Amino acid sequence: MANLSGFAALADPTRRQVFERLARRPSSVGELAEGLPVSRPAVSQHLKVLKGAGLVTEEREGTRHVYRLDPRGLGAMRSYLDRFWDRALAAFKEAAEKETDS
Amino acid sequence: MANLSGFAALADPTRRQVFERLARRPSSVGELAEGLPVSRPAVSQHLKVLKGAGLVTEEREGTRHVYRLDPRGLGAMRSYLDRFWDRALAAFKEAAEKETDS
DNA sequence: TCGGTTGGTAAGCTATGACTTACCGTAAGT
DNA sequence: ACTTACGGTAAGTCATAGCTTACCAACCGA
Repeated sequence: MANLSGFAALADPTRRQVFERLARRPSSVGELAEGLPVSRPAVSQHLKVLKGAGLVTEEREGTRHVYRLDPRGLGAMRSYLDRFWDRALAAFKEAAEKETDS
Repeated sequence: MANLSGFAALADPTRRQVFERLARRPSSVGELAEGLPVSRPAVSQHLKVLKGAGLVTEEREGTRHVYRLDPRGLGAMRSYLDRFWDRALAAFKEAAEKETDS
């Protein structure tokens, strides 16, 4: 089974903001920290978690560290949820039919 | 934007176990608690969170409370991730091309 | 080589989250 | 009515997560 820490990674609102900003454009740590209500070290720590979840990659340009989205973690999460999608629809229909019985 | 607390809901491992067991078959609180390494109240609290995230529905049969998967929360999470899927692939290709430049 | 820019890490604080036991409410069977 | 089964809630404990400031390392331009 793939790495599911992506759920924990996207659970935090500010970390989700970091993720969504990187979806707009690849950015450095400082650029991200400017537009966010937290300090630069906090952003750095969030990026570490996102990277560990495979949601983000790091590329070093001199001293600048540029982060961008990584499809790997995203794909793992998507396929995890897809495994339950059919089940959920089936459960919904069963419940709906049981409802109309009464 | 839809309810994104699903990420927080699935972030916890034992709560994810509850969710996955409900994918197999709709179950009552006690049934769930039997197969899990935590107490029944803990399961009850997890179900409250899952329900709040729209991942699970509750149906009362007398004193038994039967829980089953709810497609609503699952769908919200899927479409959220899908919004970033194309972006992630594009970012990956850009990075790969920049790699071959050097 | 030295000053400035960039960013990761350490240490510490605080809030929150997951868990426990104890308790209470409600429905069903006798 | 009494009892038993089922499950949600309260209160308290402990670990962890997110944040801050302070510090250090690495790379770059003059």
